[in-house]
This record gives sequence, C-alpha cells and structure tokens, in this order.
Amino acid sequence: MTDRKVRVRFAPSPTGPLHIGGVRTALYNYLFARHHGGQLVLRIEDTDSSRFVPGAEDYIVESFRWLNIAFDEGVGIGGDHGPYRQSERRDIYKTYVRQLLDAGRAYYAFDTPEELARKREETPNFQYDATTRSQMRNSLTLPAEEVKRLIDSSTQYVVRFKIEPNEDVHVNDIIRGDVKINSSILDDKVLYKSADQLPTYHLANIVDDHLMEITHVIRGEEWLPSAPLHVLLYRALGWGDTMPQFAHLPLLLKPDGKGKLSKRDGDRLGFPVFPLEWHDPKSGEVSSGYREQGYFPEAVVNFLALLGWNPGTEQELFTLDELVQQFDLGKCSKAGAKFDYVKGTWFNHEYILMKDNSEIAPEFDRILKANGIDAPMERVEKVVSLMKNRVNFVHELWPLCRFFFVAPETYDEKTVKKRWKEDSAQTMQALRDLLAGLDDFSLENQEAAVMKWIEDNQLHTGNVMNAFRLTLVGEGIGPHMFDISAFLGKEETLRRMNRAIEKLK
RNA sequence: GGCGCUUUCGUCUAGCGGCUAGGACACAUGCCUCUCACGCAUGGAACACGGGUUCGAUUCCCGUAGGCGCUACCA
Repeated sequence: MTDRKVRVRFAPSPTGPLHIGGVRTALYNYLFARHHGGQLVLRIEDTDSSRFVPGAEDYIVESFRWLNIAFDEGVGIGGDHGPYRQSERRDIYKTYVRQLLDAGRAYYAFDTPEELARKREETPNFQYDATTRSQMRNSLTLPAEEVKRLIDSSTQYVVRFKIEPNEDVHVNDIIRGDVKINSSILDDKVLYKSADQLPTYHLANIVDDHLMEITHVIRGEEWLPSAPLHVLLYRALGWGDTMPQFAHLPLLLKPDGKGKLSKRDGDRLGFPVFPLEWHDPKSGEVSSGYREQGYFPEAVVNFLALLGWNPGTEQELFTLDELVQQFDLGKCSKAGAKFDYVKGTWFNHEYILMKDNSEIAPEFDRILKANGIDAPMERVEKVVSLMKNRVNFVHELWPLCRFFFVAPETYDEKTVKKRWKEDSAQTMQALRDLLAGLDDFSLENQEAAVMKWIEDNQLHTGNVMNAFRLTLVGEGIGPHMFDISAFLGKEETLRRMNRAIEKLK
C-alpha cells in the first residue's frame, strides 16, 4: 500500500507538559510528512480521564506554534477526519468493540481490580491470556444468561482482546527491520472500559489511525513491545492490508546515569526538559522551558533533529527546509541517545551568530528596559554586534554589556592591582587631554591619534590601553577599546576618565 | 523473572568486508591580541568481550556481558 498519500500523526496525551522527547517525535513526524509531501495530524489521546490535566492541550498547541512545527489537521485546526480528541469519539470506538465482540475476537471480563491484584499476588507471573482466561470471570467461562444479567445490571466490565497463542507475529519496522514476537507472551489486553465508556490506548490508536488514513506510525521505542498486539488488532478488524508502516525511534536518555530522560533530570542538572515553561495547576510547581531560557526555536529544532538522526554528512547546522529535504527515517540510529544539553547551548550560540543583529536587538532591548536602560535601537544593535559572539543566549549580554550604558561605580580590585601603574593617572590625564582636543571622535580618528601619540611618546601600548579600559569599563573585559570610546562618545568618555583619575589617585 | 530492542572517543555520531577509524560538542595547549571573548591551529580520546564465516572483520552470523524499554481497567 505504498501508493497511498503519506499521512502521519503525533498523538500526545494531555497529562502534563509536552516532554522534549515527545517534541522530537513530533519533529520527526513533521519532517517525514513534509519530505514526502504528505500530511501531519495532531490528535489528542485523552482516553484516561483520571490523568487528564487542564491546560495541557493548549500547552501542546502553543509549543508547536513556537517551534514552527505546523500541523495540517487536528485539534485546533480542524480537518475531514475529526473529531481529533479521543474523548469525543466514544461512539466510533463502540462500533468497533461491538464488531470484535460479534466476531468472537474479544470478550467481556468481569474480574474486579481487586480480584486481579489478588490473582497476581498468588500466581508469580500471572498473565491474563489463553492459559488463564478459563479460570477467570468472563464471557468465555460464564453462562450467557449470567453475562447478560451482569451487563444489564450495569456491573462494571472490560472488553479484552482474545489473543490466539503460538503465532509468530512479525512487525516490519523501518528503523529496526523485522521484529518477531510470539503471541503466547502477549496478554489479553483490555480494549474497553465500561467505567468511563472509553477504549484504552491500544484500541483507540488502531481505530483512529485507520479512520484517519495514517500510513506511517512514527513513535517512541517504548511502543515496540506492543506493536505486535497492534498488528493483531489491525488484522482482527479486517484492516490488515492498509496497516500503517511502523518506525520506532530510539529514546532520549539521561545525560548521566541510567534510564530515560525525565523531568527530574532537568531540575537536577539545570536544563529544561520542556519546550515552554509549565505551571502545574495542582502543585503550583514551575518547570523551566526552552523558550523562557532564551533558546531560539530554530536552535532547539536543529539540536533535536540531530539527536538520533543525521544525514551522513558533516553538516550540523540546518534550516527547517534543509532538514525537510534531507530527512530520512532509514538514517535514524537504533540506540538511545543520552541527552547532551551542553551541545544544545552550542547550537544556540551558532544561531545567535547567524542571526541578523536587528533580529536580536529588540530582545536585548527588552532586557535593557527591564534594567532601567532606555537606549535608541541603533545603539542597542551596535552593542549586540560588538558583543554577541561571546554569548550563548541573548540574556547573557546584559552582565557583559552593562558598562556601555552605565558608568562604572567601582573599579575591579584585581584589575586595578594588575593594570593601574604608578604613572597611570598621569598617562590617563595626558590621554584625556589628547582626546579632549579631538573634533572627530570616530573610531578611526581616535585610533590613529592615540596610536601616534603612544609612538611619539614611546609609551607601552598595553599599559595605556589597559588603564584606559579600566577607566571606561571598570574592569578588564570588553571589545576593542576604541569601539567602546567611540560608542560612549567624547563627553561620556572624558567624564569617565576624569572620575577614574580622581578615584584611583 | 519473561519478552523485545540495543552496543564506535566522556557525549552526539560517520562508517554499510580492505580507512593512519572521520566530524561535532566538551576538555587541554598554542596562535591572534590593549583586556575578556570570538576565531584559527594542534592534541589527547573509541570499534564491549568470546567464538565463528572470510584471503581479510568495526562492518556479516552466533553466544556472553552491559545498557534501555515493555511486562496496568497509563499512554
């Protein structure tokens, strides 16, 4: 069925903020869809009413909006295959549960959670399957009238999938090749719960993917063990010939230690695990997000795209379009990737360098305003151009650039000790007078005049410049000296020099 | 425990029978230089182990070990 138009989906559960691993899964779905000229669907899998978290769905939509990952159909967009919230598809699922029941491929089970728990305790490796279902309370063991009576008296039940044992089920995975599992190790999965009138993930997933005409299921590796069950379900529903192709992505692992990346790791190691900041409605707890930490969405996308995939070339920086063009599921790696968040900051650095200063200036301007600095955008942009190569994030500019806007109040002790010599006050006084006599205070003119003066007077360039820097900056940092003095202008430069000469004797 | 997936520098990875095993991040050193950076250059650093197959295995097969996942009326 390779001639069908490519349609893929990302189907998160609204149980909290979207995990960065989920973002990567969505990104790969997006890249795959675009690469093949197909469509991407956003579906909300809210079949577990007990875990529903208000605000989570909006958070998901907003995250993708920020990341510039656009969906073609789904929640908040619409489309011909809706509704796109599983909780709004109850009647659809009921039809197919009925179909399975009528065909003898599924059965009612009345065992209570307590009974099951007890059973599991008594029997070491208990599994509800072909070998044990005959000992349980279900429509296979109970007389028909009793089953009818139980259902009519609205006793809670579940519908289980009847799995025939001893069959080798093959899953052909795009990333992993042929994966074979014997049906005997599968249990009779619950497909439907009467308590909330909803199917479980497994059934809803298959029904929706079929009805939404999904051609490729690209999801995390945690789903690989249940893929054979899904294959069996497609067949039982008579959809074997249009079953989507599977691709199970490697997981994102903790940067250190063991296990998959979790929210806790972010807190512990100090990096975001979520695209956007999240305020937990219940606990009030706040989790940091990439957006709020100052990452560019392009950098996050670029970074994530390369965690588990690469085109086989040495290119590392990609635009979204380039990713779309080059993306290939067959080039995904198979093993889990430790989440290298330090490299994520490097990507942001690269993007800050690539971006036009005029694009960064407004963001820096907001930070300046928050610190009480109101400067013309032209000057803000100038500072950005002078200083951006030394930061990973825009917000890191402020502590490094403060001196452009605020005269030093104090002079760094260590720098004074190292750079302010016996004769510095005298030299600075002479330099001050020289600068005061300059009509043209441009960088070029200052530099020419000062360098000539240094040479004529046989001064040491380093000594002069370092002391000069101390008077204007207050410490030993910053760009080329004349960039600073030219930016400050004659008046401010002389004022700062006078003050330093006075303060430092 | 069972089942499945997986295994190249500290990390992300290239490699698809024959290479001095390549790149990037991080780290170190040097250069540049008026400081701090950027940048540039250089360096250290890997094929988990054991059997096969083959003229030849990092590459193919089988074991072992490690890692990861699943094993719910959660997704």
